[in-house]
Amino acid sequence: MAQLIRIQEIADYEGAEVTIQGWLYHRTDKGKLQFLQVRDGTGFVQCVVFKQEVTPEVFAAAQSLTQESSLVISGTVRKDARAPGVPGGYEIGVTDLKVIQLAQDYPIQPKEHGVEFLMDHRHLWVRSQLQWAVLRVRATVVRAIRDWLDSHGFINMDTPILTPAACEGTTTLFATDYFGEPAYLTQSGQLYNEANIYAFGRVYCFGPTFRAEKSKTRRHLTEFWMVEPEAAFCDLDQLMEIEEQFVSYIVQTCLRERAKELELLGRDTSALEKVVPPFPRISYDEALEILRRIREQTTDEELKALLAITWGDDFGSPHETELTKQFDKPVFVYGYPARAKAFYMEPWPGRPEISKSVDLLAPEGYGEITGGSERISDPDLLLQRLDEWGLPREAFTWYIDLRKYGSVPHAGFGLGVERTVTWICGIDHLREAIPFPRMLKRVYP
RNA sequence: UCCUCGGUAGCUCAACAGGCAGAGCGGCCGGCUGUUAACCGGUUGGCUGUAGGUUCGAGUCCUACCCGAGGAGCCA
Repeated sequence: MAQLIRIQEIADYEGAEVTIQGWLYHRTDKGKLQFLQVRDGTGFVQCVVFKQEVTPEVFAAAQSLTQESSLVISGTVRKDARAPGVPGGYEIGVTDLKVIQLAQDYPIQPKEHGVEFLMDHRHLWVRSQLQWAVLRVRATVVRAIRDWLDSHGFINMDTPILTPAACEGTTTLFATDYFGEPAYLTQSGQLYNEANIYAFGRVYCFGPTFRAEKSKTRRHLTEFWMVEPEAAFCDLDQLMEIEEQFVSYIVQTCLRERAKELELLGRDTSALEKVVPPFPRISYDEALEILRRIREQTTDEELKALLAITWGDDFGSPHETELTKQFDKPVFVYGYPARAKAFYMEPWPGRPEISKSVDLLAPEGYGEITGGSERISDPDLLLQRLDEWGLPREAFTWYIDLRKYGSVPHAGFGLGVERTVTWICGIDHLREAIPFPRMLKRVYP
Protein backbone atom coordinates (compact mmCIF):
# COMPACT_ATOMS: atom_id res chain seq x y z
CA MET A 1 0.00 0.00 0.00
CA ALA A 2 1.54 3.26 -1.15
CA GLN A 3 1.87 5.98 1.46
CA LEU A 4 0.53 9.45 0.79
CA ILE A 5 3.40 11.91 1.08
CA ARG A 6 4.22 15.52 0.29
CA ILE A 7 6.96 16.23 -2.21
CA GLN A 8 9.08 18.24 0.24
CA GLU A 9 9.69 15.06 2.28
CA ILE A 10 10.49 12.81 -0.69
CA ALA A 11 14.12 12.23 0.34
CA ASP A 12 12.83 10.28 3.36
CA TYR A 13 11.10 7.75 1.09
CA GLU A 14 13.83 6.49 -1.22
CA GLY A 15 12.88 3.01 -2.45
CA ALA A 16 9.34 3.27 -1.03
CA GLU A 17 5.98 3.11 -2.78
CA VAL A 18 4.36 6.52 -2.43
CA THR A 19 1.35 8.48 -3.61
CA ILE A 20 1.27 12.22 -4.25
CA GLN A 21 -1.64 14.51 -4.97
CA GLY A 22 -1.01 17.50 -7.15
CA TRP A 23 -1.01 19.19 -10.51
CA LEU A 24 0.87 18.68 -13.75
CA TYR A 25 3.40 21.48 -14.18
CA HIS A 26 4.98 20.29 -17.40
CA ARG A 27 5.13 17.16 -19.54
CA THR A 28 7.68 15.87 -22.02
CA ASP A 29 6.55 13.00 -24.22
CA LYS A 30 9.34 10.81 -25.62
CA GLY A 31 7.16 8.15 -27.22
CA LYS A 32 7.30 5.12 -24.96
CA LEU A 33 8.59 7.34 -22.16
CA GLN A 34 6.99 10.36 -20.55
CA PHE A 35 8.39 12.81 -18.04
CA LEU A 36 5.78 14.48 -15.87
CA GLN A 37 6.77 17.45 -13.71
CA VAL A 38 4.30 17.38 -10.86
CA ARG A 39 3.87 19.96 -8.10
CA ASP A 40 1.86 19.59 -4.92
CA GLY A 41 2.38 22.95 -3.23
CA THR A 42 5.36 21.80 -1.18
CA GLY A 43 7.66 21.06 -4.07
CA PHE A 44 8.17 19.88 -7.62
CA VAL A 45 9.04 16.32 -8.61
CA GLN A 46 9.68 14.47 -11.85
CA CYS A 47 7.52 11.39 -12.41
CA VAL A 48 8.61 8.96 -15.13
CA VAL A 49 6.10 6.83 -17.02
CA PHE A 50 7.51 3.86 -19.02
CA LYS A 51 5.07 2.27 -21.40
CA GLN A 52 6.08 -1.27 -20.47
CA GLU A 53 5.77 -0.64 -16.72
CA VAL A 54 2.16 0.52 -16.60
CA THR A 55 -1.18 -0.59 -17.98
CA PRO A 56 -2.23 0.79 -21.38
CA GLU A 57 -4.95 2.77 -19.57
CA VAL A 58 -2.45 4.47 -17.26
CA PHE A 59 -0.10 5.24 -20.14
CA ALA A 60 -2.95 6.75 -22.17
CA ALA A 61 -4.07 8.75 -19.14
CA ALA A 62 -0.55 10.15 -18.81
CA GLN A 63 -0.53 11.06 -22.50
CA SER A 64 -3.83 12.87 -22.14
CA LEU A 65 -2.59 15.13 -19.35
CA THR A 66 -2.64 18.84 -20.05
CA GLN A 67 -0.78 21.53 -18.15
CA GLU A 68 -2.28 22.09 -14.66
CA SER A 69 -4.47 18.99 -14.77
CA SER A 70 -5.04 17.68 -11.25
CA LEU A 71 -3.99 14.12 -10.50
CA VAL A 72 -3.11 11.47 -7.96
CA ILE A 73 0.00 9.56 -8.85
CA SER A 74 1.71 6.51 -7.31
CA GLY A 75 5.09 4.93 -7.82
CA THR A 76 8.51 4.12 -6.46
CA VAL A 77 10.85 6.84 -5.24
CA ARG A 78 14.36 6.56 -6.64
CA LYS A 79 17.43 8.72 -6.42
CA ASP A 80 18.57 10.20 -9.73
CA ALA A 81 20.88 13.16 -10.11
CA ARG A 82 19.25 14.03 -13.43
CA ALA A 83 15.85 14.58 -11.84
CA PRO A 84 14.89 18.25 -11.73
CA GLY A 85 12.57 19.75 -9.14
CA VAL A 86 12.43 21.08 -5.60
CA PRO A 87 14.03 19.56 -3.59
CA GLY A 88 15.19 17.64 -6.71
CA GLY A 89 17.50 14.68 -7.09
CA TYR A 90 14.65 12.20 -6.68
CA GLU A 91 12.05 10.99 -9.11
CA ILE A 92 9.03 8.71 -9.02
CA GLY A 93 8.82 5.66 -11.29
CA VAL A 94 5.09 5.72 -11.96
CA THR A 95 2.96 2.61 -11.39
CA ASP A 96 -0.47 4.20 -11.25
CA LEU A 97 -2.07 7.48 -12.15
CA LYS A 98 -5.56 8.88 -11.66
CA VAL A 99 -6.71 12.04 -13.37
CA ILE A 100 -8.93 14.21 -11.18
CA GLN A 101 -9.59 16.88 -13.80
CA LEU A 102 -8.15 17.59 -17.23
CA ALA A 103 -7.37 21.31 -17.36
CA GLN A 104 -8.45 23.13 -20.51
CA ASP A 105 -6.19 25.67 -22.25
CA TYR A 106 -4.15 26.84 -19.27
CA PRO A 107 -2.95 30.27 -20.40
CA ILE A 108 0.48 30.54 -18.79
CA GLN A 109 3.29 28.73 -20.60
CA PRO A 110 6.73 27.95 -19.22
CA LYS A 111 8.24 30.84 -21.20
CA GLU A 112 8.55 34.60 -21.12
CA HIS A 113 5.35 36.56 -20.75
CA GLY A 114 4.57 40.25 -20.51
CA VAL A 115 3.88 41.96 -17.20
CA GLU A 116 0.31 42.94 -18.00
CA PHE A 117 -0.62 39.43 -19.07
CA LEU A 118 0.90 37.91 -15.96
CA MET A 119 -0.73 40.45 -13.65
CA ASP A 120 -4.12 39.79 -15.25
CA HIS A 121 -3.52 36.11 -14.48
CA ARG A 122 -2.02 36.56 -11.03
CA HIS A 123 -4.46 33.98 -9.66
CA LEU A 124 -2.71 31.42 -11.87
CA TRP A 125 0.75 32.97 -11.94
CA VAL A 126 1.24 32.17 -8.23
CA ARG A 127 1.49 28.51 -9.30
CA SER A 128 4.62 29.20 -11.35
CA GLN A 129 7.86 28.05 -9.86
CA LEU A 130 9.55 31.40 -9.33
CA GLN A 131 6.44 33.03 -7.87
CA TRP A 132 5.94 30.04 -5.63
CA ALA A 133 9.53 30.36 -4.42
CA VAL A 134 9.22 34.09 -3.68
CA LEU A 135 6.00 33.64 -1.74
CA ARG A 136 7.50 30.78 0.26
CA VAL A 137 10.33 33.13 1.22
CA ARG A 138 7.73 35.72 2.17
CA ALA A 139 6.03 33.27 4.53
CA THR A 140 9.39 32.61 6.17
CA VAL A 141 10.11 36.33 6.48
CA VAL A 142 6.76 36.81 8.21
CA ARG A 143 7.41 33.96 10.61
CA ALA A 144 10.95 35.13 11.35
CA ILE A 145 9.61 38.59 12.14
CA ARG A 146 7.20 37.19 14.70
CA ASP A 147 9.71 34.71 16.11
CA TRP A 148 12.36 37.32 16.76
CA LEU A 149 10.02 39.90 18.26
CA ASP A 150 8.12 37.37 20.39
CA SER A 151 11.39 36.06 21.80
CA HIS A 152 12.88 39.49 22.50
CA GLY A 153 10.25 40.94 24.79
CA PHE A 154 7.96 42.44 22.15
CA ILE A 155 4.29 41.59 22.44
CA ASN A 156 1.96 41.63 19.47
CA MET A 157 -0.59 44.39 19.83
CA ASP A 158 -2.59 45.02 16.70
CA THR A 159 -3.69 48.54 15.95
CA PRO A 160 -6.79 49.72 14.08
CA ILE A 161 -7.07 49.70 10.32
CA LEU A 162 -9.84 52.29 10.29
CA THR A 163 -8.53 55.52 11.73
CA PRO A 164 -10.03 58.95 12.34
CA ALA A 165 -7.18 61.12 11.12
CA ALA A 166 -3.85 61.26 9.45
CA CYS A 167 -0.67 60.56 11.27
CA GLU A 168 1.42 62.10 8.51
CA GLY A 169 -0.80 64.12 6.20
CA THR A 170 -4.11 63.30 4.47
CA THR A 171 -3.37 63.44 0.76
CA THR A 172 -2.09 59.88 0.67
CA LEU A 173 -4.93 58.35 2.70
CA PHE A 174 -7.71 56.18 1.38
CA ALA A 175 -10.96 57.65 2.67
CA THR A 176 -13.98 55.55 3.58
CA ASP A 177 -17.45 56.41 4.76
CA TYR A 178 -17.77 55.54 8.43
CA PHE A 179 -21.49 55.92 9.11
CA GLY A 180 -21.55 59.35 7.59
CA GLU A 181 -18.17 60.45 8.97
CA PRO A 182 -14.88 60.16 7.13
CA ALA A 183 -12.52 57.45 8.28
CA TYR A 184 -9.23 56.49 6.68
CA LEU A 185 -7.36 53.27 6.07
CA THR A 186 -4.31 53.22 8.30
CA GLN A 187 -0.90 54.35 7.17
CA SER A 188 0.78 53.33 10.38
CA GLY A 189 -0.04 51.90 13.79
CA GLN A 190 2.75 53.82 15.43
CA LEU A 191 0.76 56.39 17.37
CA TYR A 192 -1.38 53.66 18.89
CA ASN A 193 1.68 51.64 19.74
CA GLU A 194 3.06 54.65 21.57
CA ALA A 195 0.04 54.22 23.83
CA ASN A 196 0.50 50.46 24.07
CA ILE A 197 4.12 50.63 25.27
CA TYR A 198 2.93 52.28 28.46
CA ALA A 199 0.90 49.15 29.14
CA PHE A 200 3.25 46.49 27.78
CA GLY A 201 6.74 47.98 27.52
CA ARG A 202 7.64 46.63 24.11
CA VAL A 203 5.02 46.00 21.45
CA TYR A 204 4.63 45.50 17.74
CA CYS A 205 1.79 45.68 15.30
CA PHE A 206 1.84 43.75 12.07
CA GLY A 207 -0.63 44.08 9.28
CA PRO A 208 -1.57 45.70 6.01
CA THR A 209 -1.16 49.42 5.61
CA PHE A 210 -2.41 51.72 2.90
CA ARG A 211 -0.98 54.61 0.95
CA ALA A 212 -2.95 56.36 -1.76
CA GLU A 213 0.26 57.58 -3.37
CA LYS A 214 0.20 57.86 -7.12
CA SER A 215 3.52 56.12 -7.30
CA LYS A 216 4.28 54.21 -10.44
CA THR A 217 7.53 52.49 -9.60
CA ARG A 218 8.82 49.04 -8.78
CA ARG A 219 9.16 50.05 -5.11
CA HIS A 220 5.54 50.97 -4.34
CA LEU A 221 2.29 49.26 -3.56
CA THR A 222 -0.88 50.97 -2.36
CA GLU A 223 -1.49 48.12 0.08
CA PHE A 224 1.55 46.62 1.75
CA TRP A 225 2.48 44.86 4.97
CA MET A 226 4.46 46.55 7.66
CA VAL A 227 5.67 45.45 11.07
CA GLU A 228 6.10 48.27 13.56
CA PRO A 229 7.93 47.57 16.80
CA GLU A 230 7.86 50.26 19.49
CA ALA A 231 9.80 50.21 22.76
CA ALA A 232 9.66 52.19 26.00
CA PHE A 233 12.94 53.29 27.60
CA CYS A 234 14.68 53.15 24.23
CA ASP A 235 16.81 55.76 22.53
CA LEU A 236 18.06 56.00 18.96
CA ASP A 237 21.24 53.98 19.55
CA GLN A 238 19.33 51.18 21.24
CA LEU A 239 16.82 51.25 18.40
CA MET A 240 19.56 50.67 15.83
CA GLU A 241 20.86 47.72 17.84
CA ILE A 242 17.39 46.20 17.84
CA GLU A 243 17.00 46.77 14.11
CA GLU A 244 20.30 45.19 13.12
CA GLN A 245 19.67 42.12 15.26
CA PHE A 246 16.14 41.84 13.91
CA VAL A 247 16.97 42.24 10.23
CA SER A 248 19.96 39.91 10.48
CA TYR A 249 17.79 37.23 12.05
CA ILE A 250 15.23 37.50 9.25
CA VAL A 251 17.88 37.20 6.55
CA GLN A 252 19.76 34.35 8.21
CA THR A 253 16.52 32.43 8.79
CA CYS A 254 15.70 32.66 5.09
CA LEU A 255 19.19 31.50 4.15
CA ARG A 256 18.80 28.51 6.44
CA GLU A 257 15.23 27.50 5.70
CA ARG A 258 14.70 28.65 2.11
CA ALA A 259 18.01 27.77 0.49
CA LYS A 260 16.28 25.79 -2.28
CA GLU A 261 13.92 28.63 -3.11
CA LEU A 262 16.74 31.20 -3.16
CA GLU A 263 18.75 28.90 -5.42
CA LEU A 264 15.77 28.57 -7.74
CA LEU A 265 15.58 32.36 -7.87
CA GLY A 266 19.24 32.55 -8.77
CA ARG A 267 19.97 34.65 -5.69
CA ASP A 268 23.61 35.35 -4.89
CA THR A 269 23.42 34.23 -1.28
CA SER A 270 26.98 35.28 -0.47
CA ALA A 271 25.70 38.87 -0.37
CA LEU A 272 23.08 37.83 2.19
CA GLU A 273 25.54 35.89 4.32
CA LYS A 274 27.26 39.19 5.11
CA VAL A 275 24.10 40.50 6.76
CA VAL A 276 25.16 40.18 10.40
CA PRO A 277 25.56 42.85 13.09
CA PRO A 278 26.89 45.42 13.35
CA PHE A 279 25.66 47.47 10.39
CA PRO A 280 27.56 50.60 9.37
CA ARG A 281 26.07 53.86 10.67
CA ILE A 282 26.44 57.16 8.90
CA SER A 283 24.85 60.48 9.63
CA TYR A 284 22.77 62.39 7.14
CA ASP A 285 25.61 64.89 6.90
CA GLU A 286 28.12 62.13 6.11
CA ALA A 287 25.72 60.66 3.56
CA LEU A 288 25.51 64.04 1.84
CA GLU A 289 29.30 64.14 1.71
CA ILE A 290 29.43 60.66 0.12
CA LEU A 291 26.82 61.70 -2.42
CA ARG A 292 28.78 64.83 -3.22
CA ARG A 293 31.87 62.71 -3.90
CA ILE A 294 29.96 60.31 -6.12
CA ARG A 295 28.54 63.26 -8.00
CA GLU A 296 31.97 64.75 -8.55
CA GLN A 297 33.41 61.49 -9.82
CA THR A 298 30.66 60.40 -12.18
CA THR A 299 30.73 61.35 -15.82
CA ASP A 300 27.10 60.35 -16.21
CA GLU A 301 25.33 63.69 -16.57
CA GLU A 302 21.91 62.14 -15.97
CA LEU A 303 23.04 60.57 -12.72
CA LYS A 304 24.68 63.82 -11.72
CA ALA A 305 21.38 65.63 -12.11
CA LEU A 306 19.46 62.96 -10.24
CA LEU A 307 21.88 63.13 -7.33
CA ALA A 308 21.63 66.90 -6.89
CA ILE A 309 20.55 67.62 -3.33
CA THR A 310 20.76 70.46 -0.86
CA TRP A 311 20.95 70.17 2.90
CA GLY A 312 17.50 69.74 4.36
CA ASP A 313 16.04 67.64 1.57
CA ASP A 314 15.12 64.04 2.11
CA PHE A 315 16.84 61.48 -0.09
CA GLY A 316 15.11 60.26 -3.21
CA SER A 317 15.49 56.79 -4.65
CA PRO A 318 18.57 57.63 -6.73
CA HIS A 319 20.36 58.89 -3.61
CA GLU A 320 19.52 55.78 -1.62
CA THR A 321 20.53 53.50 -4.47
CA GLU A 322 23.94 55.11 -4.88
CA LEU A 323 24.54 55.22 -1.12
CA THR A 324 23.87 51.52 -0.64
CA LYS A 325 26.28 50.64 -3.43
CA GLN A 326 29.04 51.94 -1.15
CA PHE A 327 28.39 49.20 1.43
CA ASP A 328 28.04 45.44 1.36
CA LYS A 329 25.68 45.37 4.36
CA PRO A 330 22.53 47.27 5.16
CA VAL A 331 23.50 50.78 6.26
CA PHE A 332 21.89 53.05 8.83
CA VAL A 333 21.50 56.69 7.91
CA TYR A 334 20.56 58.72 11.00
CA GLY A 335 19.95 62.32 11.91
CA TYR A 336 17.78 63.56 9.06
CA PRO A 337 16.78 67.22 8.92
CA ALA A 338 13.72 67.72 11.11
CA ARG A 339 11.71 69.41 8.39
CA ALA A 340 12.09 66.40 6.10
CA LYS A 341 10.58 64.08 8.71
CA ALA A 342 7.43 63.71 10.81
CA PHE A 343 6.27 66.00 13.62
CA TYR A 344 6.70 63.45 16.43
CA MET A 345 10.43 62.94 16.15
CA GLU A 346 12.74 63.88 19.01
CA PRO A 347 15.19 66.65 18.08
CA TRP A 348 18.91 66.01 18.23
CA PRO A 349 20.43 67.34 21.46
CA GLY A 350 22.03 70.69 20.69
CA ARG A 351 21.02 70.59 17.02
CA PRO A 352 17.27 71.20 16.83
CA GLU A 353 17.36 71.31 13.02
CA ILE A 354 18.12 67.56 13.08
CA SER A 355 15.84 64.75 14.26
CA LYS A 356 16.70 61.54 16.05
CA SER A 357 15.57 59.54 13.06
CA VAL A 358 17.11 56.59 11.28
CA ASP A 359 16.45 54.76 8.04
CA LEU A 360 17.94 51.40 7.19
CA LEU A 361 18.95 51.04 3.55
CA ALA A 362 19.34 47.57 2.08
CA PRO A 363 22.44 46.90 -0.03
CA GLU A 364 22.66 46.17 -3.76
CA GLY A 365 20.58 49.22 -4.53
CA TYR A 366 17.42 47.98 -2.81
CA GLY A 367 17.08 51.06 -0.62
CA GLU A 368 14.95 51.87 2.37
CA ILE A 369 13.50 48.91 4.23
CA THR A 370 12.95 50.49 7.63
CA GLY A 371 12.25 53.96 8.90
CA GLY A 372 12.23 54.84 12.56
CA SER A 373 12.98 57.39 15.21
CA GLU A 374 13.08 58.29 18.83
CA ARG A 375 9.78 60.00 19.63
CA ILE A 376 9.20 63.26 21.42
CA SER A 377 8.58 62.55 25.11
CA ASP A 378 8.22 66.10 26.41
CA PRO A 379 4.60 67.33 26.42
CA ASP A 380 5.41 70.99 25.82
CA LEU A 381 7.65 70.22 22.86
CA LEU A 382 4.97 67.98 21.36
CA LEU A 383 2.39 70.77 21.62
CA GLN A 384 4.82 73.16 19.98
CA ARG A 385 5.42 70.73 17.10
CA LEU A 386 1.71 70.13 16.53
CA ASP A 387 1.22 73.88 16.25
CA GLU A 388 4.20 74.29 13.94
CA TRP A 389 2.88 71.58 11.65
CA GLY A 390 -0.61 73.03 11.70
CA LEU A 391 -2.11 69.91 13.27
CA PRO A 392 -5.22 70.32 15.44
CA ARG A 393 -4.52 69.69 19.12
CA GLU A 394 -8.06 68.33 19.65
CA ALA A 395 -7.42 65.37 17.33
CA PHE A 396 -4.30 64.48 19.29
CA THR A 397 -5.70 64.82 22.80
CA TRP A 398 -5.14 61.16 23.59
CA TYR A 399 -1.66 61.26 22.06
CA ILE A 400 -0.72 64.29 24.18
CA ASP A 401 -2.05 62.45 27.25
CA LEU A 402 0.72 59.87 26.82
CA ARG A 403 3.27 62.61 27.64
CA LYS A 404 1.45 63.54 30.84
CA TYR A 405 1.31 60.20 32.64
CA GLY A 406 4.77 58.77 33.10
CA SER A 407 6.34 59.83 29.82
CA VAL A 408 9.64 58.09 28.99
CA PRO A 409 12.12 58.16 26.11
CA HIS A 410 10.86 55.73 23.52
CA ALA A 411 11.51 54.75 19.96
CA GLY A 412 10.25 52.54 17.19
CA PHE A 413 10.46 51.72 13.51
CA GLY A 414 8.52 50.22 10.66
CA LEU A 415 9.81 47.50 8.35
CA GLY A 416 8.23 46.99 4.95
CA VAL A 417 7.66 43.29 4.38
CA GLU A 418 7.51 43.39 0.57
CA ARG A 419 10.67 45.45 0.28
CA THR A 420 12.45 43.04 2.57
CA VAL A 421 11.24 40.02 0.59
CA THR A 422 12.19 41.68 -2.70
CA TRP A 423 15.69 42.32 -1.42
CA ILE A 424 16.19 38.85 0.06
CA CYS A 425 14.90 37.20 -3.12
CA GLY A 426 16.94 39.49 -5.34
CA ILE A 427 13.95 40.23 -7.56
CA ASP A 428 13.35 43.58 -9.16
CA HIS A 429 9.72 44.36 -8.43
CA LEU A 430 7.62 44.59 -5.27
CA ARG A 431 4.55 43.22 -7.05
CA GLU A 432 5.98 39.71 -6.95
CA ALA A 433 6.55 39.80 -3.19
CA ILE A 434 2.85 39.67 -2.25
CA PRO A 435 0.25 37.20 -3.55
CA PHE A 436 -2.18 39.78 -4.92
CA PRO A 437 -0.54 43.18 -5.28
CA ARG A 438 -2.51 46.38 -5.10
CA MET A 439 -0.99 49.14 -7.16
CA LEU A 440 -1.92 52.30 -8.92
CA LYS A 441 -4.42 51.05 -11.55
CA ARG A 442 -4.35 47.45 -10.35
CA VAL A 443 -7.01 46.00 -8.07
CA TYR A 444 -7.71 42.88 -10.15
CA PRO A 445 -7.67 39.99 -9.54
C1' U B 1 0.97 65.36 -12.08
C1' C B 2 5.41 65.19 -15.32
C1' C B 3 9.18 62.57 -18.61
C1' U B 4 10.44 58.22 -21.74
C1' C B 5 9.04 53.70 -24.23
C1' G B 6 5.27 50.53 -25.97
C1' G B 7 0.10 48.25 -27.84
C1' U B 8 0.20 43.19 -34.52
C1' A B 9 -2.53 35.43 -33.69
C1' G B 10 -4.15 32.53 -26.99
C1' C B 11 1.41 33.99 -25.60
C1' U B 12 6.46 36.27 -27.11
C1' C B 13 7.68 39.07 -31.12
C1' A B 14 8.91 40.25 -36.79
C1' A B 15 7.01 43.01 -41.00
C1' C B 16 12.94 47.49 -45.44
C1' A B 17 11.73 53.86 -47.59
C1' G B 18 3.67 53.46 -47.32
C1' G B 19 2.87 48.03 -51.62
C1' C B 20 -0.03 40.19 -50.70
C1' A B 21 0.27 40.39 -42.21
C1' G B 22 4.77 36.46 -40.88
C1' A B 23 7.73 33.29 -37.31
C1' G B 24 8.44 30.77 -32.77
C1' C B 25 5.73 28.99 -28.60
C1' G B 26 0.87 26.95 -27.26
C1' G B 27 -3.36 23.88 -29.20
C1' C B 28 -4.54 19.64 -32.55
C1' C B 29 -2.53 15.04 -35.57
C1' G B 30 1.79 11.77 -36.23
C1' G B 31 7.06 9.99 -34.75
C1' C B 32 10.83 9.10 -30.91
C1' U B 33 13.26 4.89 -23.98
C1' G B 34 16.38 10.18 -20.27
C1' U B 35 13.65 14.79 -21.24
C1' U B 36 15.07 19.55 -18.23
C1' A B 37 10.94 25.95 -21.60
C1' A B 38 13.15 18.44 -25.52
C1' C B 39 13.46 17.37 -30.67
C1' C B 40 11.41 16.10 -35.92
C1' G B 41 7.10 16.34 -39.60
C1' G B 42 2.15 18.17 -40.47
C1' U B 43 -1.84 21.43 -39.00
C1' U B 44 -4.69 25.40 -36.63
C1' G B 45 -4.77 30.36 -35.72
C1' G B 46 -5.78 38.01 -37.28
C1' C B 47 -11.51 43.88 -36.23
C1' U B 48 -2.79 45.29 -36.36
C1' G B 49 -5.70 49.35 -28.86
C1' U B 50 -10.04 53.08 -30.33
C1' A B 51 -11.95 57.12 -33.42
C1' G B 52 -10.92 60.24 -37.32
C1' G B 53 -7.56 62.08 -41.30
C1' U B 54 -3.76 61.97 -45.59
C1' U B 55 -3.13 58.51 -49.86
C1' C B 56 -4.49 54.81 -55.80
C1' G B 57 -3.02 52.02 -51.40
C1' A B 58 -1.89 52.64 -44.06
C1' G B 59 0.40 47.74 -39.14
C1' U B 60 3.65 51.67 -41.15
C1' C B 61 2.43 58.79 -41.94
C1' C B 62 -0.78 62.82 -39.13
C1' U B 63 -4.43 64.26 -34.95
C1' A B 64 -7.06 63.01 -30.59
C1' C B 65 -8.12 59.51 -27.04
C1' C B 66 -7.69 54.69 -24.25
C1' C B 67 -4.54 51.04 -22.03
C1' G B 68 0.26 49.20 -20.25
C1' A B 69 5.52 49.52 -18.72
C1' G B 70 9.89 52.13 -16.67
C1' G B 71 11.41 56.52 -14.17
C1' A B 72 10.73 61.40 -11.28
C1' G B 73 8.14 63.34 -7.12
C1' C B 74 6.27 60.84 -2.43
C1' C B 75 7.43 56.86 0.63
C1' A B 76 8.12 51.31 3.61
